[in-house]
Amino acid sequence: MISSIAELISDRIGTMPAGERRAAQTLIANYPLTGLKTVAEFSAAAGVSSPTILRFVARLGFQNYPEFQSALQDELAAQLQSPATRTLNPSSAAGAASPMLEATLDNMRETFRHLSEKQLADIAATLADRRGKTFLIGGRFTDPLARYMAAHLAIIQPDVHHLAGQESIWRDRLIDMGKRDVLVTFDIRRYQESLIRFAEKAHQRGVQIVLFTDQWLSPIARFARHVIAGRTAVPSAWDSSAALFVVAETLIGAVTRRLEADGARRIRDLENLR
Amino acid sequence: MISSIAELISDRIGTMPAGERRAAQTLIANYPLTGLKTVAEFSAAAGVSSPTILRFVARLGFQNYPEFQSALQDELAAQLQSPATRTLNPSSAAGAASPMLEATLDNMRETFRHLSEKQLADIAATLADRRGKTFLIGGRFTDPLARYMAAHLAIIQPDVHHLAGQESIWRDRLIDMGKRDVLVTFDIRRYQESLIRFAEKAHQRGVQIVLFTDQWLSPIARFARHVIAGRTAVPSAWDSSAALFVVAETLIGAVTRRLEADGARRIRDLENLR
DNA sequence: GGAACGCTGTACCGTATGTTACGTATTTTG
DNA sequence: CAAAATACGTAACATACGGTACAGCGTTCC
Repeated sequence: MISSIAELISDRIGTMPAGERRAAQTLIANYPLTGLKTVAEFSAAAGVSSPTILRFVARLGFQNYPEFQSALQDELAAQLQSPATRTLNPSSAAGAASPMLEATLDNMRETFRHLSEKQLADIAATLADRRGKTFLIGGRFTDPLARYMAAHLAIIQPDVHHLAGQESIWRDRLIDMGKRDVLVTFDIRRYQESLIRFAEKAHQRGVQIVLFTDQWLSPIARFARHVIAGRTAVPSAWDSSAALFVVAETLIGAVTRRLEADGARRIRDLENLR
Repeated sequence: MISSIAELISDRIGTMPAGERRAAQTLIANYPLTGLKTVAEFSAAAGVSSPTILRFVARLGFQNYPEFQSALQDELAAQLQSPATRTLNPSSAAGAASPMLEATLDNMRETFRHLSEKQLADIAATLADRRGKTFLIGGRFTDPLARYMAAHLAIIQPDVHHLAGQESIWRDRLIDMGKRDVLVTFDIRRYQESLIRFAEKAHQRGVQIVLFTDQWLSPIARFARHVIAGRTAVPSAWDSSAALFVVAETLIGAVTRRLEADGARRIRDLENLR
């Protein structure tokens, strides 16, 4: 049963030629607004010619473009009048995608429920106000999170380093670490021995440790100054790092805000370098 | 402070003559849909003549009817894209631990709303059933997402490669790419020239491209077989890749399920290697 | 390697749309 | 009550919008 035009499109998008598929994708991307504009504007947005747009709506079963627009407007009217029906569209609600999404959303709410404003502010302060250097490191699956955070922090602050590669390489960086430095560690099950060893050594040198881990807490929590425990359970063969990812983004935002005065100048300088 | 056209109307409706007031009332009655139709339809709905409609929009301060319609569309776009601002009820405002979190959750719901189960299944099939190789690449901030996905896929499939480092290094890998291969690309604003060039070259070699981008669509969408448009707007100095991250995790799960038969054996083999 | 097919864009056309001028009706004011 | 001003609709107009024919191009299949 196909009830909305969006469903109709995703149902037939597989059978469409390249040009019309581009049209379909741009329409879906910000649905349904592009479809309410003129053919010329639609075609420009999609990067195709006008006739391709018309062929596209014809393939969807509409006699002409105005009829297609009317259908979109009717759909929009129904949505606007009863916001209740505006929830998930039925196709994705029934599918395997939705349990995954729901679980992920739950994970995030739970994660933030156990994370106070003050905690976040403290961690942001630790990352923003430090006089030394910031190091970031992650495990097998969480290393990308460390990279993501490093990519942002390195722009607004000097001395931000992501530790990559083999264990022996990090170990040598220990020599640069001291009391004024911060080590951000990502470690979820199954916790990696090498990371634990490294965190312990850093701790012994007085490095402040910020730990991103799962709800069962990596052993690194023993040495950590701040611990962020994210929910990771989802109906999948793998654990989800999405909640930790969102916490990371939130922290990036908080640190940025904190450094706005200095950071703004820094960012201007960076722009000038390009 | 007047922010929406509806406010503007109710502000000036007192000073309007009878006919224009009827126009205003019918527009407010089912706002903003009547305003998106043609002048003739609008006038018929209001029971007045076309010029009255035009005088009405002129009184609101618009130069012409299209300008008025554009304003309505922009307003609608803003509403549809951030459901949070639409339901500005105090209850959710109180429960909102962090605006950042709320925006992120909205982004995810919105992203999945535009993503049908079939689309996801198609992309999972593309990634799982390919006879060739899989390459993943990302931009400045999204490269970690490519890494994250690669880290998982490489476990359940052979020939999964993350493209890292300098542009010249990827370029040389093009020689290994052909029709049976898949290139997963992450590219959000500001879109990277180097990535676009690379995707185009890969496309010319017949490589199937799966694109993760934002709602404004990277130019790479022109060459992509599949496009995933995630919402990225959050109250922060940075865009959020969290929605794309969740889609990536969902796809990883779907591909894994699809390869369960083969993959299970493969994972057993891997376990034995340790 | 050649031929048939299908897809896409350019150029053009008819028309519906927004717009304006003008005459009539209606209200307002002295 | 008269006269003027304002409001409204009819009708004509110009623009730009949707629609179509056609040719070039790439792709696929013998």
